[in-house]
Amino acid sequence: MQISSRFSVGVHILALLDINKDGISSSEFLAGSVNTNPTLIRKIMGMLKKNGLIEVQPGIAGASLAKAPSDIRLVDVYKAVEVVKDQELFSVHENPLRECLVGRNIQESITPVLSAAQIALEKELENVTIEDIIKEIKKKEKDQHN
Amino acid sequence: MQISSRFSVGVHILALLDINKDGISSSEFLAGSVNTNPTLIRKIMGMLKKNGLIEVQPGIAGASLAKAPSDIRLVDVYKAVEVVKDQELFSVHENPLRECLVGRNIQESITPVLSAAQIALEKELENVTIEDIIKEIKKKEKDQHN
DNA sequence: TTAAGTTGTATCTATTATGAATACAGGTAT
DNA sequence: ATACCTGTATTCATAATAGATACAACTTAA
Repeated sequence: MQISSRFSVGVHILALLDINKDGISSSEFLAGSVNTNPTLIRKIMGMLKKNGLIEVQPGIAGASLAKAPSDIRLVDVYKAVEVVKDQELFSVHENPLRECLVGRNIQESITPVLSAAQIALEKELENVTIEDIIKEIKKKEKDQHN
Repeated sequence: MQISSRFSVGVHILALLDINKDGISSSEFLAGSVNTNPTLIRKIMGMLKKNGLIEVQPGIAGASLAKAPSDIRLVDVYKAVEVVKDQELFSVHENPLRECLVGRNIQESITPVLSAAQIALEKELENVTIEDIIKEIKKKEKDQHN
C-alpha cells in the first residue's frame, strides 16, 4: 500500500511554478518536468486551484501560485490532492461479531489510536513549506557543483 | 488510498487470543469474531508468527501470544503484517526530467520529509500496546453497562 | 472572424493491491 | 482410520492508480 504520487507531484508543480514564475508554466511544460502526461497535471492543478493554492484560468496558458511559497505548507498540498481522507488513513474491518467482547468493542478502542497516528503524520507535514522545498532544491543543486 | 485492514485485524486477533486464553482460538473461531474467512486469519497469523508475536503449530487447533500483552506494541503488529514497507508509505513519481532544476532535485529534496512523516506515524504506534487495547475494550464494555 | 493553443473533463485501459473463496497437502489427535 | 486443523496456492471481484485519447469551452493572435 502506498499513498498516491499525486502528493509528490503536487509539490513538484508548486515548486516549479515558483522557480519558473518569470516564464509560462503550461500543463505540458509541467508534465515534461514531472515526466507524466498533461492530463494528470491538469487534474492535480484543478485540485490545487480548488483549494486556493494556485491560480489558473481556462484557455489561458500557465498557472501561478496563489500565495507566497512560505505560506503553503505541505499538509495543504496533501489535503488538496485528497490522497487520504480525514480519519481514514487506516481501514478497519467491518462488522466484527457483536456477540464477542472483542468484536463489539474493537473498533471504538482502536480508532483513537489510528487517528492519533494519522494526525502525527499530518503534523509533520505542517512543519514544511514549499519555500523550504525550493531552498532544499537549490541547495542540492549547489552542492552538486562543488 | 487506505492502509490495509490487516493491521486492525491483527490487533483484533492478538487481543482476542489474550482474552480467550483459557479457551481454544482456532482460525475459524477468530474468523467468526473478526467476521471474515479463516484463510485470511491464517495468513495474518502466519505473519504474526514469523515476527515472534504468537505461537501456532500445524495441525494443532488454537494459537497463543508469544509475549505478554504489555510487550507487544502496535507498531510491532503494523510491521508484522507488512501493510507498509520502510521508507515507502508515500510513493514518489519516477524519472522526473533531469534537464530541469526541479526535476533533477525534487526526489532527494522531498524524500526526507516524507520519511519523517512516516516515522512520526510509527512512533505514535510505539506508544500503545496490546494490553492498552485490551484495557480499553474492557473499559468500553463496562461503560456501556452503566 | 478564423485558426491555433490551452484548460477542464470524461472515458478507456492496464496494472496493482485487497479481501473473499475454494481446494488441498501435511500435521495432530482421538 | 477418521476427523480436524494449519499452511499455502490459486482463483475471482473490486477498487485505486496512472497512462492515454478525445473533445467541449475559452482565450488570444493573425
